[in-house]
Amino acid sequence: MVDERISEKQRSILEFVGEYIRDNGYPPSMREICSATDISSTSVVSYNLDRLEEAGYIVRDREVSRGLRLALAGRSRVMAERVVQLPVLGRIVAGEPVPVPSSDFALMGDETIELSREILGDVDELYALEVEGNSMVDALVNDGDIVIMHHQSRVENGEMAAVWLRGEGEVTLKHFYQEPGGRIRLQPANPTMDPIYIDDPSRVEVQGKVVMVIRKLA
Amino acid sequence: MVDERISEKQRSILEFVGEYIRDNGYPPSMREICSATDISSTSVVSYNLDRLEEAGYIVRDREVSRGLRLALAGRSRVMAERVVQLPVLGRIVAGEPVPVPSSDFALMGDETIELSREILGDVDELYALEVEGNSMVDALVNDGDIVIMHHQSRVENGEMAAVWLRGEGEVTLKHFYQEPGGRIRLQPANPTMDPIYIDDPSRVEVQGKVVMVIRKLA
DNA sequence: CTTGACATAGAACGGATGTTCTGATATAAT
DNA sequence: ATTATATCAGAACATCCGTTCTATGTCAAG
Repeated sequence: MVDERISEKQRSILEFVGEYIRDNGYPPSMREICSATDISSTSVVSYNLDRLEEAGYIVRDREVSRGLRLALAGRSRVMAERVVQLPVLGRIVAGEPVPVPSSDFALMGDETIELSREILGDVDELYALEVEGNSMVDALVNDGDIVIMHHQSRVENGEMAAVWLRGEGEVTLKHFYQEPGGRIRLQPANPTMDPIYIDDPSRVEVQGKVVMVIRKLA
Repeated sequence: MVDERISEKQRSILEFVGEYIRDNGYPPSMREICSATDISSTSVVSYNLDRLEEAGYIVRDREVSRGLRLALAGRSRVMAERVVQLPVLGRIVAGEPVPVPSSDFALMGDETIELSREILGDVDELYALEVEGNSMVDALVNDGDIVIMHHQSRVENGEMAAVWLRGEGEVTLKHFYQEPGGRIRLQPANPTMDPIYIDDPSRVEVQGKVVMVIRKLA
């Protein structure tokens, strides 16, 4: 996904770019990076900016003066942003597995949703899905809702997860309970509905954890 | 402090600059502003940017490519703030009327919730309520959820509203329909549940419109 | 030692960019 | 009509900027 290993020089470049953007509102030119980081040639800056882009920290718009901006990884490394952009990877539909986030988030950037860090916490590697259809009502989720997911294949007891039921060929959002004896209990969020019990754990596959549900009505 | 009076052309320039910065992370060049706003000369752009700077909307760094940024006045005019603080006025419990926002929101500010403007839209005068109890499940709202409300006593047909049923002594969240003949239909958000019909309109009192529902599970 | 991958220096090139100057148009006040 | 002010159009210009090419240095692998 993102190569954390960057050289000292690249780190100082990244920091300077972050500070510069914060102070001036626009990115620095390569020659400004030169003098700020004691690099003697623009070609060296260009080279290291390429490395930083490969590592996923910045995005370059070539042939454009000052055409660089911090990518998500770079932003979170340099400055704590108040808002977080999450990619909307697709729709969650009953009968289909949940889309899995591709190796790099940034490139997917088709549609995004913006949330404040305060409400979201410090979690990283999140993505959003739009719910299609009414098959999730037992999870108090409706058509058009947006669920914020954290991709993971194991969840703690009681957490709400997107689970893939092999037998049913269906994805649902349920509270996940690993009960003594290997049995799995899937508890709907709607307290008026009854849980589902599954004796064979291999029949259920956790595709991600639900972190938040958002319903826009305006 | 700031001269609000700017020409139509200057307004469109300001808007484009705001959008461009939001989309690309760096400001546009004067020629890009040219083609975007149907201006045929960079000198005209330069001229109007000077006017915008005089008016306090932007700050120019001359002799620097793409050396402009939105000043505070420009930011609040174009993109407003990116995050909005909403007051959490209290809890919504079945059997009690919804707390009414006092004349000034800010002073109540005990607890607040932070949302990005992008997801919220431009609406103003919003407040948040935390849902207590399971009496709202028919609105796909659960214990602990947060509803963003807009205080208003009338809603359009089909909008989700917090309605106070005098007879029942109860507040519920329902889709509100004024049907021909004066009858009112309250439709649960959960499509598997049946609507409630009320013949006497004076028995229902709209306390606010539901703009968003947020469920945090992390 | 040689090789190759990686990183750096320096300079030159072409395109992009902001500035400036001249001239034109429009509108309102005198 | 004349003047003043504000705005716009076009072109020329110097500079800024990213790219590219060549040469150099470093360091580990063979």
